[in-house]
Amino acid sequence: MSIYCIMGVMNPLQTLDPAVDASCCVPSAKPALSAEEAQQKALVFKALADPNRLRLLSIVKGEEAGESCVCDLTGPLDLGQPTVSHHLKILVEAGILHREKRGTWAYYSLVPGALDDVAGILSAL
Amino acid sequence: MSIYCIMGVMNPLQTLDPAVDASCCVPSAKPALSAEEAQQKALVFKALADPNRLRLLSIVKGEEAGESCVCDLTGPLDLGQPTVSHHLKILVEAGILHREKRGTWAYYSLVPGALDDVAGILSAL
DNA sequence: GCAGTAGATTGACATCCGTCGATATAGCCC
DNA sequence: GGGCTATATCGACGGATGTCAATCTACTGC
Repeated sequence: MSIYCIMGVMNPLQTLDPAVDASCCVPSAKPALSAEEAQQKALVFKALADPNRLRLLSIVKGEEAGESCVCDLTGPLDLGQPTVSHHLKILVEAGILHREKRGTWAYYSLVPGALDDVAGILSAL
Repeated sequence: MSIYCIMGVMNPLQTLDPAVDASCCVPSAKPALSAEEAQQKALVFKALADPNRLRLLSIVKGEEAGESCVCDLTGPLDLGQPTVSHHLKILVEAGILHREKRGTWAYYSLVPGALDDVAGILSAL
């Protein structure tokens, strides 16, 4: 935790407090996953576990400029603007998307390496 | 689909019916993700979006024999046997775990390459 | 067959989550 | 300032999801 809570947002993609890993010195075969680690990692997958959020990611990723504003995202999905905003918030809180407000518009872009980090979680299970 | 439905189980990790991809011949920049594709891919992440299921995977993966029986899984988690059975079923239906019954016991093992396939979904978003 | 055991299934319940309409906030332009 | 637009937040509602106790199924061994 520590500094990652300053923004009032807990970012699941940040590495866990090393203290929980203090059961080190084990050959590496057994630690399994503590309840806390599991809950933390599950947050990222929860963010990915919705069809509409996957589509949002797909659209943002496919955008040549690397970013999309909300107005470009409400169209393709059959969802209202508040719902899209809600999904985007979840993706931002999961550390997958980055939000930048310029003037009246909000632009969303993929956090570099975020999806790779998720893949890393899988291989490190 | 085809043979994968013989068991009465739809395996989300199998590639989608190519028909949905028939909007080919697009340079490759735009297809985004159709609603059907998104729903299909979300199933796998739904299966991973629970702390206890992540712990189950972690335990099975860490087992030297490559498989665990249910009795080895109910202990570490603070869950009743029916609940563990329920979670295991979800992981099997997602194509991540394989179930083999030998005698009275049921052994669960990772489907080879399943987690890599999930990583592939991410990079192909 | 009978008792015992491992595991799956069912049904109920509480909680979580996706969605919407309504409203609030914030920036632009006249 | 006042109207306008883009986006976020709130409150409510219905459906999905995790959990458990109780029950069922299938195998083992006597």
